[in-house]
Amino acid sequence: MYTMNLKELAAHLGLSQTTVSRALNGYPEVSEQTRRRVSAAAEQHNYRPNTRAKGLATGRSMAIGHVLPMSSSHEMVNPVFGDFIAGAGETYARNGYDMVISLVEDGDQERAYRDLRAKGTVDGIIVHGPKSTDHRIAQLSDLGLPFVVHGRVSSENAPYSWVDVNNRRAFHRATSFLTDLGHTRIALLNGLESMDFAARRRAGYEAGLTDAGLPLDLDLCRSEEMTEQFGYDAANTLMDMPDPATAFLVSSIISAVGVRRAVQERGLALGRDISVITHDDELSYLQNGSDIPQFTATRSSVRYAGAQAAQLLLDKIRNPLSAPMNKLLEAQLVLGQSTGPAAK
Amino acid sequence: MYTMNLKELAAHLGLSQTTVSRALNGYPEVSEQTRRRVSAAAEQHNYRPNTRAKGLATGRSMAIGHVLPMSSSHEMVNPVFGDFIAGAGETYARNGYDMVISLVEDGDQERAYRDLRAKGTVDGIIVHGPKSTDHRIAQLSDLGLPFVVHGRVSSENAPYSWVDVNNRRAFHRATSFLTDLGHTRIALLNGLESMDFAARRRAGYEAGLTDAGLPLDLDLCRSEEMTEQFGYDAANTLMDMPDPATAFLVSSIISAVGVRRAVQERGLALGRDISVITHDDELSYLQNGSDIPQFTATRSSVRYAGAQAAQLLLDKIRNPLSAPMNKLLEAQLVLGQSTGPAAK
DNA sequence: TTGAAAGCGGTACCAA
DNA sequence: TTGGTACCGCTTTCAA
Repeated sequence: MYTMNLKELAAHLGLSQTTVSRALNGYPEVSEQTRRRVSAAAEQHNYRPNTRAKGLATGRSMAIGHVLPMSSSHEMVNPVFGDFIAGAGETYARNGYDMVISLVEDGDQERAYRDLRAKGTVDGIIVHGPKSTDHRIAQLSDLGLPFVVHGRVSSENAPYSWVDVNNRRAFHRATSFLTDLGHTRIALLNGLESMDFAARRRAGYEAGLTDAGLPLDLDLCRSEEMTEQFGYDAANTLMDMPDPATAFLVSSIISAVGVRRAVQERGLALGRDISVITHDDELSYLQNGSDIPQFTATRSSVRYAGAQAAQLLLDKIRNPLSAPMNKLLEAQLVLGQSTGPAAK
Repeated sequence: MYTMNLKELAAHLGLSQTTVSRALNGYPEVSEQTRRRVSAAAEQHNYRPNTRAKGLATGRSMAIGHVLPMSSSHEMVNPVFGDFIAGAGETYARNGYDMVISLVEDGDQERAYRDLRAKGTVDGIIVHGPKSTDHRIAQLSDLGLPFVVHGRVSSENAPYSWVDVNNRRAFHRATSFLTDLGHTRIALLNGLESMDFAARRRAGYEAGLTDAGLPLDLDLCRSEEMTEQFGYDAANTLMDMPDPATAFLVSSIISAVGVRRAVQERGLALGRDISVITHDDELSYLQNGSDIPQFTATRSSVRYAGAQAAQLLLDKIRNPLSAPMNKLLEAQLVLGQSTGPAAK
């Protein structure tokens, strides 16, 4: 299929490239009549300006990069990533931006960002999978590329833009919910605690225990990659303890599947013998105290977080001098069936 | 942070842009000594050629587009998409390609492909979420953009490249497995059957029933977006029938979670009273009869499918005249706990 | 209101 | 083996 470029379109119209370009880009000095002629011809011939040429001339690439550390891709790619991307993607599409995904080895992070900058591939970056201590923030700051973090970096003091769910509060609440029911042996099946989100969940869990005057028992805390197998194995171990867990706080719905399987295999009943609370971002992102009308039709509101982060970044790109902005989204827990601990 | 361009690098070296460019791109006519000088300087100053400029000059964009229909994003984005992308992404990274994701409204598909072509954003496309009848294949073929489909389009007669899992055989096998156990009331909880993969699964299911001399009971077949809620509701309905289902064949692990919940709430035991077989691409992609060494360390082998599709596309781009190539990957079922139907 | 021409940052042909 | 230069497709000053 044939595609026309500006030069050909201009020749076809008997106008200069300049005029055609101006007409198409909405410059005021073009006469209304000319503009109409040009628009019609462009429409008819299906003209689309070449992105690379336009970018070269303007210095902008009209693309946003999403950089995913591969090592944490197990945590990130599934299932949160897909929905986050979906939300961000809609926002980009509405604003004429492309979305570029880069999978990067953990060791190559620095180089990856520098390359992206030097090659001019993108106008801004969304940072995924931040760790509690993460030097990428500092690096990106002096690279001069606008960026927004999905999540936070606890070690970072300098201000930067992020969008995050309130993981600490969510797990604090969940823990209190269980202690209020009378549970004293509450297990935490967490993600890798080098990841910032997992560390915050852990902190919330500990705060909940403290509130109830319960001691922190490290034997009840597991931190691993959140697979179904992990949930299954950990649940078995924790139910075999001399003083076994009566409730599970599980960081991922996938691991919760494993936990449920282990519980069921023992002939125990969820919500009667054992309580399980699952937190998973996929099901838990909600806007601060209000509705999220633009996403009610979609399955998951992680999309909302993606859209928020994308919008924040586009704003930053348009106004680079504005102060860093943050969004802390409240989480909603999937409480499932839960009662007090079974009588011994 | 400052970034050098070719002109500056050449000036810095006292050479022409031409020579520097040649040295960096491995042209043979450059003296070994010059090449070393140039490489060292480039390395030292962290020079990276500007992608847009390079693309404009060469006519290639060194980027691959993944086009996701939004309407089927519920089916696609989670959880298959993330892993597929991960596999493809690694392949692109190794070959110096970028990956561009486009979310496209269902109605705008035609326009989206034309735009991608006209804007010159990408050198090739991966098509996601094909329907049984899907005109995108024909359209892409005469657009002249190389493409590979993840899945197949049953309505299409002309040859085209695709990578797919053998959905029909997987569901045929699963059904036979259950009929061999003595089940006669096997429910099928399928995805939307306008999607090609779902239609193939349905066909496999029907073939399995036929093999066992069982009639097709449409009351036992459900086809919806594969959410947990769908699994839960459908399972309840099907267990309430006068002649209830004794086994469930579930198209998605997410819906299977809902089914298990429904079963458990009735005090029934999975694998004793009720059999559930889950098929989910996330867990089921495997290479034809051999090993997949490059992915054994990763959680899921959908990545493998992504990598295969990406490689196929890159090959096509390098050799546009080669014939269409296909890969049919065998699926592995997650059989879970399964016995014959419970005695009434 | 329109157009000519100089870039943007590379590649590649043709000469030297 | 190296360099000069036209060109990729578009934007943007400057002049008309």
